[in-house]
Amino acid sequence: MRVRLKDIAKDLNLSKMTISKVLRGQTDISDETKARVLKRVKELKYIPNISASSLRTGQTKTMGLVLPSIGKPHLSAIVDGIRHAAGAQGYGLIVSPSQEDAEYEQRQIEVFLSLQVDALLIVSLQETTTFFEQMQRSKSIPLVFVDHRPAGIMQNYVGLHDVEVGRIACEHLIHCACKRIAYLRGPRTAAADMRAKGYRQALNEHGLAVQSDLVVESMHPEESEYRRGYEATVRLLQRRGRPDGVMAYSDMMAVGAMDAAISQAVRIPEEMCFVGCGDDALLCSMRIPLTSINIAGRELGLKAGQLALAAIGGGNGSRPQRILIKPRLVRRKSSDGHC
Amino acid sequence: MRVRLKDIAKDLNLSKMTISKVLRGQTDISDETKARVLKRVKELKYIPNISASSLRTGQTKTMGLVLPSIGKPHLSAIVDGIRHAAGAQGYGLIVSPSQEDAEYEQRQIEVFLSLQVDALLIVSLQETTTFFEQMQRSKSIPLVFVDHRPAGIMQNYVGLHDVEVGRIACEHLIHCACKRIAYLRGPRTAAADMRAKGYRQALNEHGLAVQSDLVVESMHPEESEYRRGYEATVRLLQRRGRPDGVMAYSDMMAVGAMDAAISQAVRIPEEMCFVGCGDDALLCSMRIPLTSINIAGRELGLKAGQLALAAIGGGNGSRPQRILIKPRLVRRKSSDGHC
DNA sequence: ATCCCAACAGTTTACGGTATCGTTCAAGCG
DNA sequence: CGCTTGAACGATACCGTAAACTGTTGGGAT
Repeated sequence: MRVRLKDIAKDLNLSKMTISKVLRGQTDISDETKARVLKRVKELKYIPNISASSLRTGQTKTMGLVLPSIGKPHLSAIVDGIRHAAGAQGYGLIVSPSQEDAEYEQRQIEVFLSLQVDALLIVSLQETTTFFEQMQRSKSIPLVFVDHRPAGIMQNYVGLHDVEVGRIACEHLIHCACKRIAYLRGPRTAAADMRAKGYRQALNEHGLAVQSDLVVESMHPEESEYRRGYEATVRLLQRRGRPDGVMAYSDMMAVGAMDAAISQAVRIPEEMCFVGCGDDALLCSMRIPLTSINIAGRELGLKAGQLALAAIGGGNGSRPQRILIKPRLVRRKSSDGHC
Repeated sequence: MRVRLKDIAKDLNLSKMTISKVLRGQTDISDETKARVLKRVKELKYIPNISASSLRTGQTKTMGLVLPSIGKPHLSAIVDGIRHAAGAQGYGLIVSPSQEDAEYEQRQIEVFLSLQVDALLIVSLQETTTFFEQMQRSKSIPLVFVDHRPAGIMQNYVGLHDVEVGRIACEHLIHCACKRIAYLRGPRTAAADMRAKGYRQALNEHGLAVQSDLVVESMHPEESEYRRGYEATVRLLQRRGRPDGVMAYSDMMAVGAMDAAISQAVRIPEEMCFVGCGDDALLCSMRIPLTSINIAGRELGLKAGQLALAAIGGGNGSRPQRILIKPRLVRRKSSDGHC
């Protein structure tokens, strides 16, 4: 059987209340008793029972994070940030993958609610929002959306400044002397739209025309990102006016695009420049290191965690916010030909 | 405030005991009352408080999984398998990344213990085992090691049959008519040793000599796997007797190795065949699809989950086991030249 | 000497759910 | 008609912890 407060108390001839007080740092215990207790607690490897504590206090000092998959590298940094924010305040973090399944996502959220987590962070791919809206209204616990924002959710969101992503990528290509810049837009999401907006803004600001035929969408959404980038680029290269710069929605698409160009004997970066997004550590060490938009995932997670903690803390300066993280360009060989 | 049993009871003029019984499927409640309760429970969106339940029953119907990182794609399938096993028995699963940090790993385990999970599954990169041994001895809750096995831990382990991995990869290259087969061994782990063993076995069985200079270790362990595969292969190609087959510890190393060969104008698979390990979905769609050893991650997770559940269940046919999953070869272009 | 108040420790009660046993009441039986 | 029986539901105690309160010292101020 596990060690309980009572056991330690009996062992030291104290009441369990005294042990509890020591462990929670109450001040009305003599230093000597404190030391004795702490020593025995360590010896017996006492681990507090959060269930019991939570029952009494209504708090578990634990936050829950639901994310679509544990296989995505860029989520790792975000989780790290959240964990760091949580740890700094003595909070634990537990995670649950939803396997990109809406129904399962709901079940996981319920598991977390059953476990009485103090706040819920959600990276959701869902576009339907009724479930979340209900939760927000019921005000059971703070809800923070991370990285992805279901349509309709405007508050308690920490994500990427997608307009800036589009603008920075495009601006960089313009500085690389690219005149015809293509945008391989990814999924049909609000984020991709925002980036398209930044892309157009950058073109406009530099007096370049926006040519809608250079914004290409994938034909086969079920294909891998690599394939989709590859095929889209093959199509671009078959047309008359070849692009001389390509920005892709993701790194994987950019790599596919580069391989397509290489297969057509296009020289990179002399004839064509490429910019990805995500700054995936795996990909930057490939043959032609890819210029990419770095998403400060750790910072993103940190802010999200802090937002959640502030919301737990209550009203004191914690009204619903919307935080957008500014991206950062990382120059590599795929675009530094004519910079 | 959250809905409690008491609220539902008051609402229906019943005692909370009755509600509890209905929800746990006790039989001494009339069908009519049952229906009334269930209806109201759904309407009020009652979510049980596991904390309270666990306090009384000693169970949370929840398992905890600690893994080094959430960024590794191959862990995704494993988690999915565990979750499936858990779900089938009405168990929840919560996950926690340790960020490959031993100290943090311990803290996460303690968080799980505080939350009173019924079993703990661990994917640990740690080689030191004292902490785990202590836990196993103290017999607080079942402990199952998944995918990686800390040295010294022999029981309750579900992992990959690494000897088979080495053998199958090597045998395949032999069938591809390769005569000089190199093994790019990865980290200095027991797993890499086991694969080397399988590699030697396969060579012996087919009457090929084991040449120790064809088993190469990385010079720069801090580099990315891609780079390490690349550089190791460059070195191999500089020697007199070039290998005509290469098996790598991981897919990423294999891709690096292939790129090195390509950069030296070696034709793949005509002049040189490559086999990776992991069967990463991202990589199989690259220019030269990579033959790889598929690890049935989902099955692995499933077995691990079942093992944990059996251990929770108690003595009935659940003594400590050691389960090794057989790998499977997936042939692709990187090796099908002379098959 | 008396009172008061730190400083310290113990008691009581409550959290939300569940195991166990008890109660009620109508039906069935000899 | 008294008794048993059993279905349907309720009362109580308890799980491990914590808040709020109650005691018990002993020492300094009055």
